[in-house]
Amino acid sequence: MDAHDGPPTSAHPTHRTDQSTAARYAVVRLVQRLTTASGHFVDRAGGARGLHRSDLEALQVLARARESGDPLVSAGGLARELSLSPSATTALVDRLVRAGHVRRAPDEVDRRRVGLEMTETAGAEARALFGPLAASMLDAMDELDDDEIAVVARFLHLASEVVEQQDRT
Amino acid sequence: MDAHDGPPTSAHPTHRTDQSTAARYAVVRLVQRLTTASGHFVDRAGGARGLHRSDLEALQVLARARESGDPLVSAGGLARELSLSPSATTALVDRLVRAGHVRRAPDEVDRRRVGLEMTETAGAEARALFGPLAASMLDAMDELDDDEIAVVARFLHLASEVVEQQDRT
DNA sequence: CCAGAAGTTTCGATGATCGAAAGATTCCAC
DNA sequence: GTGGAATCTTTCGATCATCGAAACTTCTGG
Repeated sequence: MDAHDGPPTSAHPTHRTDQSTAARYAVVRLVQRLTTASGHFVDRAGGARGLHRSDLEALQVLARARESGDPLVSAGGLARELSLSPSATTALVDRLVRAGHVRRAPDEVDRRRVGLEMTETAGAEARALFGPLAASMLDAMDELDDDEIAVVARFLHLASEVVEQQDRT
Repeated sequence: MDAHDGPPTSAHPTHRTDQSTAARYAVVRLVQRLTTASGHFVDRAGGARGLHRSDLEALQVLARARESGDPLVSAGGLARELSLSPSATTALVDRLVRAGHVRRAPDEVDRRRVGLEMTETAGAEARALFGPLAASMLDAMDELDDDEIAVVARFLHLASEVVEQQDRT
């Protein structure tokens, strides 16, 4: 399970007391608690506005694309990012278009493709949904000083990479 | 989703530098990244074994119940914990029973109720699903010393409470 | 013993997703 | 060029998790 063979990949000493191992197990459980709570929140808050998990993730992808300069995402690209079938993606885009959150924009270069971009209402909707949560979380972070925030960021980055890597196997 | 649009503005009267505020926004984004990645992992790993999100959460509830001494959870109690309708819960329990992960145990005291308990196979299944992920995460935590782990635990606890609180409003 | 409350299941319907195949467009080999 | 393979999206039919409402069973208070 844990690697007690092989050299430590860390600059820190590897001899762990039972207590420090227990603390690490507790962190794993806390990650699980945070992620299930977040999942519930997304389902509930989104569901109340007629948006499902996949719809919100799609909007997130589109928002990220817009931030990074290129506001157009193809339907297929969205499908790949969401690990969704082509048909499910068409249905998803239909829903978002119907809700007024997404526009289909014909791709001039390759007319097989269909570009997608967020509308104004989508950003407002997302902010209405997640703004209060983000604000509360920022508020809660007043409890931590800058060095501690840096530690947390480092951990979250590490943990995300681990989960994403495990997801790919 | 991207509730992290704006830079500081003048929302908080705190004496926070732009940089330290930015670090906190980054943490919010990292939390989001971790939770969506975890959601995908659960869907994918579970789906490969015929278990859906709700099924796994149900098993988690039952496992927790068993750990805390009282292995029996009523169907209605499960419905409440999962925020699922009674009918959906019946269907869920049917699925888990069919898969051999759960037993229905008649409640002697109140015969309207139906107790539920995990079977042996369920625990093994859960370990097979989440064991490798947990192991990788523990491994990654070698990068952090005990004090840093404590900070992370404090943050995760805080963040979970914030999300759970927001979910209740 | 009876009326209503509480717990669970059944029934019918909705909707997100999938796989397969069709439709539309581009790319390539010759 | 031209025809055929490759790529992108949509349509179609089906599956399945979930819901709301109603039925069924059992408990409880008068």
